[in-house]
Amino acid sequence: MHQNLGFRKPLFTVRERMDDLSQITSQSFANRNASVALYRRDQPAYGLSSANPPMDSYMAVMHLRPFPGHQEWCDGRIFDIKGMETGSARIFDLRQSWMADLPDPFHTVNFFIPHAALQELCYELGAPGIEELRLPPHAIYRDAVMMNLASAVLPALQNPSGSNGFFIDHIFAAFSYHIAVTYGGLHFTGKKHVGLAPWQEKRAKDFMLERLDSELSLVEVAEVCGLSSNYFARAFKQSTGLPPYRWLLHQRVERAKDFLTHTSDTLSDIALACGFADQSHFTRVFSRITGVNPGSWRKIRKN
DNA sequence: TAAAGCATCCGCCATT
DNA sequence: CAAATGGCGGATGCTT
Repeated sequence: MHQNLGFRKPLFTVRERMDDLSQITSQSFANRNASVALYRRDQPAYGLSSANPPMDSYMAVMHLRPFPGHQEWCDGRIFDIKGMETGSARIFDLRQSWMADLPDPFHTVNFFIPHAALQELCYELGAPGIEELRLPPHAIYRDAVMMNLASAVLPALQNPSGSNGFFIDHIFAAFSYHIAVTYGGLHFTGKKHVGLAPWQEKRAKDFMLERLDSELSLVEVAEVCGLSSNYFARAFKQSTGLPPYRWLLHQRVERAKDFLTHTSDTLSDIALACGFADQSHFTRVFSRITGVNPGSWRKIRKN
């Protein structure tokens, strides 16, 4: 059922470890869009953390217990960081190299959000991309949304069952959206305009293209967009100029053209490969849409 | 949103 | 044989 709603496949890894040497416990979830990890150490005097490898990703750290002031190094330069209360958060750009001196116990939830995931989010919303998050140097945030999302994943992190994929996936989406809006200036007005929202149009088209060669009903596509079939049909036409099924037929014909030019398959084979019932059906639709029947079209194209 | 009515398409056949 | 076209009942899409 989930895939019919168009959500990303939950490909989660669950990791648990207890590092005896450092006495840090950690649990984490990850999918291809983000990851989240719980770090906890109850003893003081951890010492110096190792520097992160540079990566095109942000790390948001939510503190679940007070964390006194300490020193940290960003690209080799040293800074004094003020003490933080429970619920404080910081965001690190991991393209820079970070190290910290950790003299006190800590308990944090860390979200890792790749820059690419934020870009993809903008794209899906039909909004302009985000260059980068605007992060004042060494800022400490009191961000209720981030903190509450961290709280929301806590039970899953503390009791990893592997069946939390759907839930975590959406926490990631909410978290990414939140930081994109709050710190990245994502401007998604959700303004009313006729037709489908950009993400709905994209989702509907992707869904249909994925299943070009199989059965598919209007109702299914409408469901993907969360709309009733009749409302969806009208909105889709307003957005694309063609009603859904006609649009699909055009895509099938386009795929067929590809087969006609790049293969020497028979029309019967091409018909089946492109989702048509049989050669007769294929020829009829192709002729109607292009004005030329498939055989002639192939000759003309190949000269 | 729901449902009814009209238009279009499918699926299969036959013919050329 | 492959390909093109047409017919037609039932199914589905689309509009109102």
